Amino acid sequence: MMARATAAQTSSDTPERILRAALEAFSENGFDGATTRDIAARAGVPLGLLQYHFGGKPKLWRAAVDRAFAVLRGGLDNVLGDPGPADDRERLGLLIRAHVQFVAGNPEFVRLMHDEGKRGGPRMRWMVDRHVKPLYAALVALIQRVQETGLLPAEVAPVHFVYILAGSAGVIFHQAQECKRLSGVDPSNPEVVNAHARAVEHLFLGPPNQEMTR
Amino acid sequence: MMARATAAQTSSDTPERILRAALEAFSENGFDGATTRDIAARAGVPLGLLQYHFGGKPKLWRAAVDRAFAVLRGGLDNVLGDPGPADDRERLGLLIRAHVQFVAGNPEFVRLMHDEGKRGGPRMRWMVDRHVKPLYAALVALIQRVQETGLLPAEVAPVHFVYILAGSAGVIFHQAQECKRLSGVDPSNPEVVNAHARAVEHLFLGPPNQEMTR
DNA sequence: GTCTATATTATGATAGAC
DNA sequence: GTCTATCATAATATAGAC
Repeated sequence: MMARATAAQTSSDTPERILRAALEAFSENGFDGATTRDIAARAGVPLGLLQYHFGGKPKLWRAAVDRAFAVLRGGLDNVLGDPGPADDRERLGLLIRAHVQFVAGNPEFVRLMHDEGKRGGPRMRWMVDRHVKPLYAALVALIQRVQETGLLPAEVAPVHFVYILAGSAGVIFHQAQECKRLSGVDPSNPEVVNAHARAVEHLFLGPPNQEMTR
Repeated sequence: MMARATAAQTSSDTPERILRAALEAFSENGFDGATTRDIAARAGVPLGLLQYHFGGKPKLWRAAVDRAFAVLRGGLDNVLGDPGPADDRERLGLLIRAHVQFVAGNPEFVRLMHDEGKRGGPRMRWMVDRHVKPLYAALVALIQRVQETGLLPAEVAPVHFVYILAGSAGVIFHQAQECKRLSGVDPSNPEVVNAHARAVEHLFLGPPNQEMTR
């Protein structure tokens, strides 16, 4: 029973392999740019199987997005859900570091969101209503608690912090290819990831291992 | 001699109208997602004229990008080129505010960069080498000067600040549609733009109208 | 469930009249 | 320079054998 390069044959994980391939292709090329042929080729299955298992390109896209957000929740629940450190400063620092690590390890997730979030279409609305709103609510709640302690300025609406955090943490990894050619720095390098996490944390919370003085 | 909705007719600004339509379409849908038919329709010209004036989709894309960066340089030269305020803190604050205002007013520019910057293809390389590298060099020089004054931590490589600034300033406008549905806040509202500029400036430089104490 | 062959549509590019 | 008609290709989706 040898491994075959072309087909899943009798195997059972075909839908899973299609989903992974779809997530790759959609994040690299966007919904329109990605082709079902390419997805089938990446998964090593014939084109017809995408239709059989998922029933069309849009449904395949939704299934891939469901999968991506399941991974995100798995990586973030510890931080947003658990009691965590009592100190709010520590708690926000932990969230920032965890978020940078996640987007560094899953840049395709950021690309997926950016590709749809810029458009006003039904896919964006579906994604926001189904997946983003719950995360947003949890994040806003945490930010407001931190604002009450004075660590973040209370006069700034939470939505600004949300997008500042998302942007400052994610763009360097989202734009990894550009960054590498532009600066010579490879954002996928673990040391660069750590440096970026420290830089973002420094910006939000001031210098590490030191009391804020303002 | 009435204005016609469908054609440029004898007029002379046809290439210009095609370029504007192309910039719109490419930034909304990416290179692959945008169609030449859609661009022609937005410009109100027949399909054949794109071929006649620009000689194909890739060349039209390059012409549109050239145009977009010309606009950017027009908006940023004042800040990066002029002597400006002697105070480095003021100078960095001015740059941050100008950058936020620019990306707020030209979100299609950010979308264009994001669509290609995530890929490693020849279009990204062309754009980085031709347009981004000079801007990057000027920005790094300014950041290093500010680092020497102690306003920004010297141990963080400038490339991190570049992408933190780009991300924190741009993503909320890049993702305007998503933001609106997610939070109810419309990032195209001028008051929201100002609030965002203040928030980013606060993050980089501390509270306004007050000495930094760290 | 898997795979091949094909129908249908759309896209980029072109030819040629005006 | 402008516009219409059309070609060649590549895309999604489907039909049907195995």
